Amino acid sequence: MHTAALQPAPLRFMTTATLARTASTAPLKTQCSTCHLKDLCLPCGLTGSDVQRLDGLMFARRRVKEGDALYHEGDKFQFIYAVRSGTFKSHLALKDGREQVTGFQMAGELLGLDGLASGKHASSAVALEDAEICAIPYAHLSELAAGSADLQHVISRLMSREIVREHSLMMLLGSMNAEERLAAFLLNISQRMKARGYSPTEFHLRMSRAEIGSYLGMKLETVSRTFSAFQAQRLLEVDKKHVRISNLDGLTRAFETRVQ
Amino acid sequence: MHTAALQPAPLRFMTTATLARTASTAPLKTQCSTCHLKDLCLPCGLTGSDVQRLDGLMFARRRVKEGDALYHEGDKFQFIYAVRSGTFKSHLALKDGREQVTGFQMAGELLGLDGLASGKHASSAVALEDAEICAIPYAHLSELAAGSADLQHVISRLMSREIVREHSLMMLLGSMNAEERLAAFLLNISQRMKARGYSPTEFHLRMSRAEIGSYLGMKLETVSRTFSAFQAQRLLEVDKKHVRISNLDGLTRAFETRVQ
DNA sequence: CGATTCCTTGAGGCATCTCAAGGCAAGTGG
DNA sequence: CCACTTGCCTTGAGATGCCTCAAGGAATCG
Repeated sequence: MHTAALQPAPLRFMTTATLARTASTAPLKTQCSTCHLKDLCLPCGLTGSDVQRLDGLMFARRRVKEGDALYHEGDKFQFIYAVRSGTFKSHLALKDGREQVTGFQMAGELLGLDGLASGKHASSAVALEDAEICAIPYAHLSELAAGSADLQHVISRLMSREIVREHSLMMLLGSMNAEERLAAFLLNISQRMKARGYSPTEFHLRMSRAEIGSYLGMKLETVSRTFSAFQAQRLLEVDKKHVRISNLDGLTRAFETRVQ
Repeated sequence: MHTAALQPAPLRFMTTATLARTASTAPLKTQCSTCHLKDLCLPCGLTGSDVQRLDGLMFARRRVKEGDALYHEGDKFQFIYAVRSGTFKSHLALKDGREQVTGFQMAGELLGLDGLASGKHASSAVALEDAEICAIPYAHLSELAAGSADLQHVISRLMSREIVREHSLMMLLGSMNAEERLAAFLLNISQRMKARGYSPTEFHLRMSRAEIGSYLGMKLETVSRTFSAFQAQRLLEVDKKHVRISNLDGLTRAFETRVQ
């Protein structure tokens, strides 16, 4: 019912038949300067001349079908990916099958920065719905950054942002209870929806209860019960994956129960 | 008794009186090329010519006394810090007083990379024992990196490494039980001691039970009980902060109970 | 030598997990 | 079009791992 709320207007430059999902290079290339995500994505904060230089790279665009992986843990690191549309989850696997979701990525967000450390991706990225990404060849980007202190700084800042994001997730996992965790999660989604021009109070979650649970360090049953508890408290209305926040302040207070 | 094991040979280039703790610049400067930590620290992976260029920056050295902060959450970001000796903890505070320790840093490790995102430090760093650091002015480093793709790459790799480190901490906080968490923590310390040329099986912890607990997302009593449980299982011997791992394989198995 | 800090251990409580059952929606094959 | 499967979500009931509260010991410090 509200699926449109989560996703930017679909891009129809190519037909589904054009491109096999495994293709590493897409027939169509993309320029940052004309991209509708330029204020959220890589070029954010760059001046006109630097964006023009980015355009020189002409990033390959690629479709990823729901359930397919953009890359797997251990894959050779070659690209950084920018989400154009759709939602991804990043996750690590333990040998016994346990998995930890380390993040959810929406349009304009970057994927794959963890691969730089060792030259291999440290996590896997899977599309939670049909998606489209820009594949940014790291070697080229790096070359380009050598000539621009600004671009260099933007890249560093994006990596630092990832570090800060993980800090708060650690705070969440380390010292919050179930209600605080879910409230923090929903408020975060809400903010990111708002930044993308969608309603911050009504949206469609693309991830399952189990994925939310893994991300928040709780079992799927607890996620479900906590949703029900919020609903009973009249903080929100849930119907499966559709969420409407009816009391944003109340939810913020639930998040700050102990944070104050 | 084994305090020496954790700390590199003390550096005695200046007396304690030389330098007030709050001084932001130290009278003595340091060069990477002659530093005994060059294989662990910033210059790791750089060629001779790049290291020589780093030398041009002449990093200010600074002492930090036990319990003193190197920087606080919210401080303006100007420097990246390299630990020369001693141990630090990084932590965030919640308004209600809860704190989350986000990491412990040993000689050769970097501090402050989280400040790049917003220009303000997102966490505080406190010395767990008298320590010495190099203050690396980010603006200068950044300038220097503009002329060297290699240096740039090294910085990016260090940031990526931080991201990967936090990934595994998330795994730990999100899906491991108390024994697995403490085992993972001790094995990590063990490896870092080994990398610094110290015994990987016998060392002195610089952090309190409460700090370990915050880092691992458990209460200090649980940390203490888990230490006692490991001791009962003959995996290690603990006496307050002194730890001797008597069965490294067994401890590894405790870590992999479910990881396999 | 009292004050303080940190660690250990015990006992009981509780938040979350585990196990289990059932509902709903979408997909599939006859 | 219907029976069946499958995946996902919800809810209940009981189990349990960790937390909370409390007391006491050991080391450090002024």
